[in-house]
Amino acid sequence: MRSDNTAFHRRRPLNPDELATVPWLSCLLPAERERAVDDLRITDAEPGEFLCRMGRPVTYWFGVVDGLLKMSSDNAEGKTMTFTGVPPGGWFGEGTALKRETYRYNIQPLRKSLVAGLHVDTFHWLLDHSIGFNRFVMNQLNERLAQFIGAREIDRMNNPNLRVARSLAALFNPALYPGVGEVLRITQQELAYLVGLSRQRVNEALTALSTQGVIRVEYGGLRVLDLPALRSQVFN
DNA sequence: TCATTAAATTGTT
DNA sequence: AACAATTTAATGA
Repeated sequence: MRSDNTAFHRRRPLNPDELATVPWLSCLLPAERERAVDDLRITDAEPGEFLCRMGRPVTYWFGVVDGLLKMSSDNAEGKTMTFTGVPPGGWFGEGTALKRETYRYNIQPLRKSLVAGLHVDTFHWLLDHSIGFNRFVMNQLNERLAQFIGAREIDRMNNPNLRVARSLAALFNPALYPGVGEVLRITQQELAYLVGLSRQRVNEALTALSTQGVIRVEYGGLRVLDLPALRSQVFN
């Protein structure tokens, strides 16, 4: 079967280091794991390429090994709306894969990224055979639901500092993005794209947050010092 | 390995 | 949007 993913044509198997970044592999029994590892593929993805396109049939369940992706959709007027970023350790598209429908959003790299994919047929095989995998997917869906409810709140806020803080907190979610850890590799420009603000305004918000001791601004990345405080920012 | 240069990122206006 | 300052990455001796 031919893939509709432009970027995923150059795929290859994963090396041990890359396999170690796949969070759900540890939920599987040896036989299940063997089948999954056998099917997993990985590729480089460049900015501008599409990993998923709205309306295209689902071929893979994707996960970020390294880099940063954005999830967006185009509305009726042709305006692009960015939903969220996907940092390392994040796997997405399980809802669409479950129903074997077409993608309802676009996925593109914000910068050069390493993306792994599990074929949708293997995804369903794991759902049919692995309790551990089912538990992972269920937890994933639950966390994402909470995140999207949070995203609605963020959209209604007009305070830029709050928007930046809450969007950042979402990216530091350890359940959805276990590959992130203490330091999130993201430039202020990239964060500006995700949040929908200017880089200057994001810089101002980040400076305010670092003054409060909630984060530390580093070159090419951000270090979280107090995740609960980042989540529950109320003023400024 | 070190020094130099180019490129990327940040902070500020 | 533009600029200078800073940090990293790339290059070659």
